[in-house]
Amino acid sequence: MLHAIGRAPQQVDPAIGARDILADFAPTESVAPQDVLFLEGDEAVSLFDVVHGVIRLCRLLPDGRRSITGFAFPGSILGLSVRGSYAYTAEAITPCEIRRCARSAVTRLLDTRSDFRHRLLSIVSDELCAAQDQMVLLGRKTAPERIVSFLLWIASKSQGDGKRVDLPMSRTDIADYLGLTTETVSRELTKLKQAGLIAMPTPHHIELLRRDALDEIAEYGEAESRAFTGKIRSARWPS
Amino acid sequence: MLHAIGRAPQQVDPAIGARDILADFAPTESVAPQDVLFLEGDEAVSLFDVVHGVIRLCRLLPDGRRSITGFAFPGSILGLSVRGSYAYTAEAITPCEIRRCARSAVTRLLDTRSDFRHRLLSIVSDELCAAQDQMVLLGRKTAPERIVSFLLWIASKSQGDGKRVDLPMSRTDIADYLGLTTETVSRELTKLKQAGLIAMPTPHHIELLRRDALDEIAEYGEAESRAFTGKIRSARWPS
DNA sequence: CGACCGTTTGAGATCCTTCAATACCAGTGG
DNA sequence: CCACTGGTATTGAAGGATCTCAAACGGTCG
Repeated sequence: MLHAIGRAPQQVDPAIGARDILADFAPTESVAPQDVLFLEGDEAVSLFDVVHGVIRLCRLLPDGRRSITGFAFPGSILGLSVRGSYAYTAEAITPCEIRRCARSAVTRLLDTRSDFRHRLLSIVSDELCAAQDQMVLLGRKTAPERIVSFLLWIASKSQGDGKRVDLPMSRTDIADYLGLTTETVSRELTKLKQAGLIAMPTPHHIELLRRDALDEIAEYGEAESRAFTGKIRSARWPS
Repeated sequence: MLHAIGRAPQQVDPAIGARDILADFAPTESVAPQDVLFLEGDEAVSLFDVVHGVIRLCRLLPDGRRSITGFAFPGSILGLSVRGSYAYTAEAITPCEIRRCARSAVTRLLDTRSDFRHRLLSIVSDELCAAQDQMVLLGRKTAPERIVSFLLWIASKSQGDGKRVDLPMSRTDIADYLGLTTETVSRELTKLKQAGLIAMPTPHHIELLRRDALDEIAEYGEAESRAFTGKIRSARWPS
């Protein structure tokens, strides 16, 4: 399943060091693209920490429809499950470096290292927040808004000037992440290109040409109005 | 077992004693329907524990589109945020009993009580799993599937024989939770009624008449095929 | 070159939304 | 008792955003 790659270790982003919470407790392992770290439903024996690369987290419906519930970038934790089994499948998209830690060791770390405890809780709390962002995107955003939100999100994950973005994942992955089809993803990207908001030297390299316009489309600055969210409704509780 | 949509009924009132993790540390408070516990963006000063009732968690887009990212039932934890501010607004739907615990006290509990630590982590881990269920629903399920999944999920949260369900929330709430419009919610419910799968004595009381057929529609037993999720793709990492 | 795979483009169909009207229920006042 | 009101839910008709099906394009590799 995982084959160690004999080549020289990828350099780890220095900026990520602070979040590599297993750095002191487990060695890194190399994972090749398309390799499966674990399958949904497998017994959750280990916790994983992404040091380098991008990993996709998928779920399947019985009839084959796929949903990508997240892309894991360096700093992400994978495989947390208090119940016995993994909630999703994790597959590498790019060559990755990960750390693996047995569940029992994690429990021990939680009990003995308060710094570890707080970092784990912090990461999980951030992931919950990201999950809610994604629910808003899937539930209420239009196709162009989803695409632009996605591009800006990837850009924010990349080092660099924030103008050049590379998309390691396929159009199918993007579609399954955004709740769209590959055709729609492709069409919306070409529309953005034709509108002059992005450039696309290759399908996997995007340049953000007009950040202002893109921010606008993505409804950046989400929920700035923090007013009462509901219409005023009858105070009675429906019997 | 896999975490499918209607999964793991965490039982209500009497049984949730085990999950009422602040029971020993904070008194209960009453909250009236439509009351706001906290607003998205507010400084996250407290953690809340739902003892009784149902609470909705909402997010807003700048133009007013609303997304309900979850309904909190007894046993849920609200307001966890390691960053400074709440990620969503929490509003009571029914009369509720909650416990409130200051952030500093939570930190202290985390450091001193390993039972508290494990229960909190367990709850958060379940919430992450539920969030992924919801992403699959929003990203890949059709309107009828969403409605039925929702009904079965609510049923699993209710005590009783699992046949009678009551929906404390409005059609608008359901729509904002399922990424649909109220009209579509209403239409799909009447279709189910006309097909004889449910009865609807009042808009807020549903009876599940043919559980087998409903399970089928909701694609219960999600992802039983745990095979490799992706098509086989080129092993090369796109340059 | 020719096959393969991923991406893009096109045309038509469909599911869901939008807009609008009607129904329903509880409370209130004539 | 009944009309009236406000809020929610339901129903209808029409439109549109996205999907489906299908073909063309463009790289890579044998």
